[in-house]
Formats: sequence, structure tokens, C-alpha cells
Amino acid sequence: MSDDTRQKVIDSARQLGYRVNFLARSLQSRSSGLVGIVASRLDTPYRATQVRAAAREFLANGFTPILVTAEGGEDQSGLVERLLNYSVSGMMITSGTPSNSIIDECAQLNVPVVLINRNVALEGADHVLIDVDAAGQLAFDMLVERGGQRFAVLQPRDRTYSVLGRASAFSDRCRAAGYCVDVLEVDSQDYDAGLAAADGFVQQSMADSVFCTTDLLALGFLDGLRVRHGVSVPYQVQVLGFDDIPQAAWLSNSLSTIWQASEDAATEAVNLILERITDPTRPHETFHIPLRPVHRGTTRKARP
Amino acid sequence: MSDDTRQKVIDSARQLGYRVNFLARSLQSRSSGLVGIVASRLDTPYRATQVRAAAREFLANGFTPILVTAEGGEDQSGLVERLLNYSVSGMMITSGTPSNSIIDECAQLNVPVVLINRNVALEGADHVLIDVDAAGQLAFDMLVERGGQRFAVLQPRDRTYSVLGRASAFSDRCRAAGYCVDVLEVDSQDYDAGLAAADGFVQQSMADSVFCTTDLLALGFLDGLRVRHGVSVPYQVQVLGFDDIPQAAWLSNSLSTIWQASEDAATEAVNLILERITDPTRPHETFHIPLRPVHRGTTRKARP
DNA sequence: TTGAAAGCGCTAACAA
DNA sequence: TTGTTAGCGCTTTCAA
Repeated sequence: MSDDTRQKVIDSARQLGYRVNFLARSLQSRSSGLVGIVASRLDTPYRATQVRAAAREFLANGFTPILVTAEGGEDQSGLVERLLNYSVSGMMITSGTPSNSIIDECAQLNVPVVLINRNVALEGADHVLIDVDAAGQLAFDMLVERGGQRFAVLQPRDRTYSVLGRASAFSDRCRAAGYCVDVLEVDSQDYDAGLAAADGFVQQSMADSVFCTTDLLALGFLDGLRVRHGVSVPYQVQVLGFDDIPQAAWLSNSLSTIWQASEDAATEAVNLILERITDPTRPHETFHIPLRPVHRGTTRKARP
Repeated sequence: MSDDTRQKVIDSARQLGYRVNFLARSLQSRSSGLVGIVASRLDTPYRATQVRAAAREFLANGFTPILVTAEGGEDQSGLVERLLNYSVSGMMITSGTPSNSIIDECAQLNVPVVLINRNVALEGADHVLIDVDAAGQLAFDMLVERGGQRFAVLQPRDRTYSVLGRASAFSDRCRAAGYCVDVLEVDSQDYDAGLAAADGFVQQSMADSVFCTTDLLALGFLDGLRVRHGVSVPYQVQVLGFDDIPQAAWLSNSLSTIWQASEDAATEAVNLILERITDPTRPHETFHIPLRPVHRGTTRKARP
């Protein structure tokens, strides 16, 4: 095509306000460039970071993310259906408990699905998750290394794979090493649940080291101990969180916790989708999110 | 159509795994059902709440939200362009400073745009924003009512309309009432900026009442005062935030602040879009987000 | 009640 | 290099 014509076309296009219609394009090209992000509780710092990183990665790779949020009551499968109606090129599920049937449906339609911290039993999808056993082990090591002798763990009642998993891995590890561990059930994974748990804890538990399965839970628990009950942290009780949300590092909290590489997780999730788009037959993979201990002010000083 | 045939069609559809293609449908119906959410800093609690509420509202009204995130460096207009390529039925911009030309383009294409807390000078869009004058006035009233006599305000250097607006409205109000007000410039609107500001504050300012233009800023400032400098809040210095994010209510912070009805704002934004879809010619509206004073532990006790 | 056909905006293939 | 055509999956219209 001659440069001359090219320019003429471009000019008139601009003049007419021409704009490519991706929707029409996708009809022919069989690829919409849309991807789905299924998330809930976007208002928790951890989830917000995760979704932000995922959206960024998708956009950077030329995909356009649709955000569907499933808060408690709503129908998760309905949302996935909706995504399929929009012919998404892939989706990332980071909330809820997707049913096997819905994953199968995606597989049949050749829509790559990456599950973040969802039940590993689900075949037909790639997984990005923390190694719950390693997490439980690390939590135990961090607390025992700082002088913990009696342990407790806050275990959310809702059956989220990763949260529940690390709680029980922690308990198992304690018991295996011959220590006592109190399991305190809590209603949810947020600040208020942690706060409430502190009330029960001071009455019932003799533990000197508490593993809270999320930072939000830990921060509520910490406030309950310190503000409501005058417990000295970390001298009377050590508190350990999980996630390393920004608030954990705030001076007034200085929460010791376990950092997880959420950014890496997002990048990896996007990569897994991209790779499966190019080769839908490749075997399913599981990526373990790196963890790192972060000792701050709610665990005791390391002994020399 | 006979019930018999209907059932037969539905059955075979199911068997074949038939699924409506919304993209193809939109080609004909001239409406994609997609809407855009342009946001940045999704990892701040305030923005996360806002985006979550917006997504929920869109979904509840049968729209499917595309989330595009523009962090600092990136090209905001590129993202809007992309949304237009996907023939969104409307969009909500809650970050960045959309240029006039881009808004005009949307208007020309008949794509409703709602700006949340963006510069009011932009015509051709509906607005949802806080009344900055009322906000400044309220902040002043709250502090003066609790015995404030010398004031300071943390004013972010970046020129966000609503944040900057309430800072200067506050200063104006102080001066108009014959009080001194120190204006402390800060680099951003987050925790770290607030923390850093506390260092400068204790050296330079004699103020007894500080208005921080966001809660995040306030919480950093508070930690700086209390933890780093041993300042007694609220007795030596009162601190007032803005937004009422969940962390403000945490026991260890107990931050006095100004609550804004973010949920209402989201609902209203979606409504404005819906209404403009049905009647594109209606005059542009501005909805003011309701505010409410929330006294907690960082302002002094009310005098009887 | 059912069937057939046109066309939405685009891409891909082929012909000129 | 340029022009033409068919067809992506759907809705709408008109005909049977």
C-alpha cells in the first residue's frame, strides 16, 4: 500500500471519528481480548492488592479485564456464566469455591482458568497457591524460634482452602513437635473477628504464641489484647499474622507476619493463562507463591 | 411457539453446549452491556471500597464492568480509548485527570461518563463529588468545637481536585474566622507521607489541631506523633482525618474523621449512567456525596 | 408458528 | 497494490 493512500485513509478515519470495534473484530478472530477476574471482598487490603496486580498484568499483556465480584450470598456460577457469554479468553478465580462443573465447562469451551488459592482438588485448571504445609511450618518455626511454648491458632469457620489449610498445618506441626495448641474458631477472617477472638482468648487460653491466619484477623486480635485487655505483646503473648498487608507495617501495629509474593502470584497467574491460550493441551501446573518470614514487634527478640 | 418445540430447542441447546455470544449480540443491538471503571491506587482502602461498590452496582443492574487501572506513569487516555474500542455503554472515572478532549470524544460517541471527585470544570459529563467547601467547613467546625485554637492542614502536592479542594477550603475557613493555619505540604496521600509529615510538624508547627485530608495520611501522621514523638493525642494535638476507612475505627487508631457516603456515591454514579443511556440529552447533573462528622479518640471530648 | 434473509463491523481469502 | 466477497453469531424484519 502506498504511503500516500495510507495517509489519506488515516486522515479520513480520524475525520470521521472512526474507531475499531473490538467486539466485531472478536467475532471473526475468535478472541475477544477480554479476561475475567472473579473476586470477592475487594475491600480487604490483601484482595485489593491481588486484584490490582492482576488487572495491571492483564492490561500490560494486551488483555482487558472484566471484574465480577461475588459477595457472600450471590451466585458465583452465574458470574462465570456471564464471563463465558462475553467470550473471555481466560479467567482468574480468586474467591468462592468454584464447582467442578463450572470448571469443566470452561475446559470444554477451551477457556483457561487459573485458580488462586482455591481447592487443589479441582482438576482442569492451573493453580497458583501458597504451600499450606510450608506456611504452617514457617509459622511454627517463627514462633518457636522466639521462645513460644504454648500455641494457639485462630481458625476461620468458613472453609477457605488456603486459610483453613495453613491453620491446620500449623496445629499439626505443633502437635508433631510435642506442643499444646489451642484451636480458636472465629467467624470470619477480618478485623472484627480477631477483636472478638481476643475476648475468648484471655479467658480460656494459656497460650503464649498465637498464629492468626490473616493479618486482618491478627490486627483485630492484637488490638483486643492490647487495648481491651492490657496484654503485653510480645512479652506475655506473641502474635503472628499472615499476608503482610501494608497495615501490618504501620508503626502502631508493627505486626510480625509472613509475607507472600502477591505480585509474583498475579504475574504467574497471567502467564499461566497466556501459555494455555497458546497451547491448550499442556499439562496443568501449580505455582507455589513464595513466602518470607517478617519479624516485627509482635514476636520476641531473637536470642543470640 | 408451542411449548413442545420450546422444550426441544432448549434441550438440544443444552446438549450442544450452546451459549449466547453477547459480543455478537451487541453488534446488532448496539449495546454491549459493558461499562468501564477507570481507577488507580486500588490498594488504598478508600478506592477499593469505591470500586467494589461500583462493580456491585453495575452487576446488579445488568452491566458488566471492565476494570482499567491507571497507575501514575501510564497513559490514562489510552485506557479510555480501549474502553471505547469495546463499545462500553458508559464509564466511570475515579482517578487521574481526564482531559477535556477525551470527555468530548465520549460525548460525541454518546458514551455517558460519570466523574467521581474529578475537576468540576469538565463539562459534558455528570459528576459525583464531595462539596469541598462544606467539607472544609465541617472539618473546621469539628476541630474548633473541640477547643482547637491553632490549626494546621496537610496538603498533598499532587493536584487532586477533591483533596486539594478540601484542604484549601479548610484553610480559608480558618483564616476567615481569624485563626492561624499552617499549611504543610506532603508528597502524597498515603500513610508514609503522613508519617513523614509528623517529623516536620513537631519541629515547626505550634498548631493544636491538624486536619489531614485523607484518613491514610491521618493515620501515618498519628503514628508519627504518638510513636515517634510521644505527642499526646488529642490533648496536645487533635487529629482529624477524612473518608472514614475501616482502619480509622480500629481500636488502636480510633481516628476522628469525616465519613463520606461512598456506597451512595457508587449507586448514584451508576444511576446517572443508566439515566443518561435512556436519555442522552438530559442536562448534566452533579451529585454531592453526603458527609458526616465522626468523633472518635483523636479529637477532644465535647464540652458540655 | 415457523422459516428465510439481511445486516451489524470486522477479518481473511482471493481476484483483479 | 487494491477491490470484492464471504462469514463470524446474533437480532430484526418480512414472508410463508
